[in-house]
Amino acid sequence: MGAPAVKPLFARLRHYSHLTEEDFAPLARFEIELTQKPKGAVLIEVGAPVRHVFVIVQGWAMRTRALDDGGRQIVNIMLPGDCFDLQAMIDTGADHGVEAITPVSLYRMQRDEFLNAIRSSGRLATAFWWAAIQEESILREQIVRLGRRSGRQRIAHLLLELHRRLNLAGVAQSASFDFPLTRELLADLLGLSPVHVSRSLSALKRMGLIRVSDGAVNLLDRRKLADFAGFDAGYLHIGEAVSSANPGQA
Amino acid sequence: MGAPAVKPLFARLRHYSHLTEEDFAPLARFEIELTQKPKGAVLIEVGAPVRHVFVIVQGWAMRTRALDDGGRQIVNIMLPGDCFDLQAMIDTGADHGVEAITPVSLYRMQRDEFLNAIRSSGRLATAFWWAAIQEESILREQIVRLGRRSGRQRIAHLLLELHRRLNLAGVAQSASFDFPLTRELLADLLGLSPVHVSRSLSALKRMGLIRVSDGAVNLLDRRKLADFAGFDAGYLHIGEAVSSANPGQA
DNA sequence: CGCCCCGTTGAGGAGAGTCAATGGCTGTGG
DNA sequence: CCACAGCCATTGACTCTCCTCAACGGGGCG
Repeated sequence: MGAPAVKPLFARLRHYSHLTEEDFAPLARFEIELTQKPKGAVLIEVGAPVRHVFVIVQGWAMRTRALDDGGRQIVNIMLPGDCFDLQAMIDTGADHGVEAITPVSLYRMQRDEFLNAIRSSGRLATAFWWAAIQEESILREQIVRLGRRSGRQRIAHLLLELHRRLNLAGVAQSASFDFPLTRELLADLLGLSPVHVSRSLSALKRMGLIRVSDGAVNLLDRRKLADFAGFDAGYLHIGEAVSSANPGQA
Repeated sequence: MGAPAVKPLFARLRHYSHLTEEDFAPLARFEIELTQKPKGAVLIEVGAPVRHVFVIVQGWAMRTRALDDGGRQIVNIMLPGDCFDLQAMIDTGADHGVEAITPVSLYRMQRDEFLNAIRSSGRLATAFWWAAIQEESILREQIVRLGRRSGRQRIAHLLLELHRRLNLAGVAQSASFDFPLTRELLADLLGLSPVHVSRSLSALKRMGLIRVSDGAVNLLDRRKLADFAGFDAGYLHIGEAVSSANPGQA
């Protein structure tokens, strides 16, 4: 396709609607800007109107909401292939911020150009619609995670989700993957304290379910882990084909 | 307008895009079915494909997810004027169920007819897009509520949100409103136990912030309540005009 | 070398869960 | 008309998860 670095997005969307590379052509025609942002950069400012659509090509980002009391909640994690904000394309200010967790490279398109691309191709529109559905579904699952699971379960469940999503984007092939989240980020994401995250992680290690070393996580027994966390990948709306170690044609 | 009972939806949408009654005409032309469902009825079955779009006219409903261990998480509450599932209009099975909390009356349209209506009117499309954005925003706020607030704060915050949303739909005019949620439902919604909900509610009463009596809630001091809960209505994406006691032209 | 960031570990305390008993309300049947 | 069952809310007592404060240790970097 026109822009080879769109790969993660392509990998993701094709899981749903079996797009060919040509289906991406309408996107390639536009002035798509590839940007690099350092770790910690603010990608979307709270309250600012959203005039662009972004697609993450590489790196991790997060949607955050700051609280009065100094606390913070990370609403969700955005990985390569994720788009934002498909929903916020209306002239209402963003009610949350988006920040880079690692150095990030992303595509930026004008909102109107993106809409034109969508309108020009039903298949493309369907694929992005699916992406939006999946995103919302991930939000719902985050709600379940926070509302009805213990600290250790939350962590296990999150790890399984991230692993699957990285798979989908073609980033993580095996059971182990790069993991840039600090204890503090995990805490703000999972509604826990950093200390408790540390303890819960240790517990999972002691249970023989995971291994953590130097910025990488290894899911030793995904079956047991899913059992323990109550993880069912159904909410990601992906076909059964992708369920195990080898995603796509990897 | 053609169908007077669409009022709550109309009241909501007009807050965003200032629709006139004529803008609703495309909807009136279709075969819109008005259904009544009793309390407890299942409106959307888990795993079933979603072929219709629903709009709640009267009553409360909830999106739920059942857990392996017998637990349950209520993902969100749906009030008069709310639509579902705008997102699930793709042939993927629903990953959650929708149930009536009170007796509910709702409109049901064929998915395709709805899409036609949307396509025929940019203003209508924009309005529904706004509804979808608001819904997702409410989900995000639920995440913050569960992740970073105490039991009492969660309850206070929820009450304020529901009050605002009922206002938007033109259902609750004053500071007091009908409240059909049992302690158990509140618990499953807020990630608490029914017992703790009961205690937390008592605490809020003792603090002089609310009054609860016989299926109705009265927000005695919304200012203090919002302060206590960290409630900021920004995420509902409504104009400042609706902020205080008198919503719309009430 | 020393600082800072991050992670770990320990101790004590607060918030929330569980189990259980009680009481009011409603609907039903004798 | 009253008795009883069932549902819901409340309250008490006890337990446990998770939080806070704090000390310590390792690795990267000026």
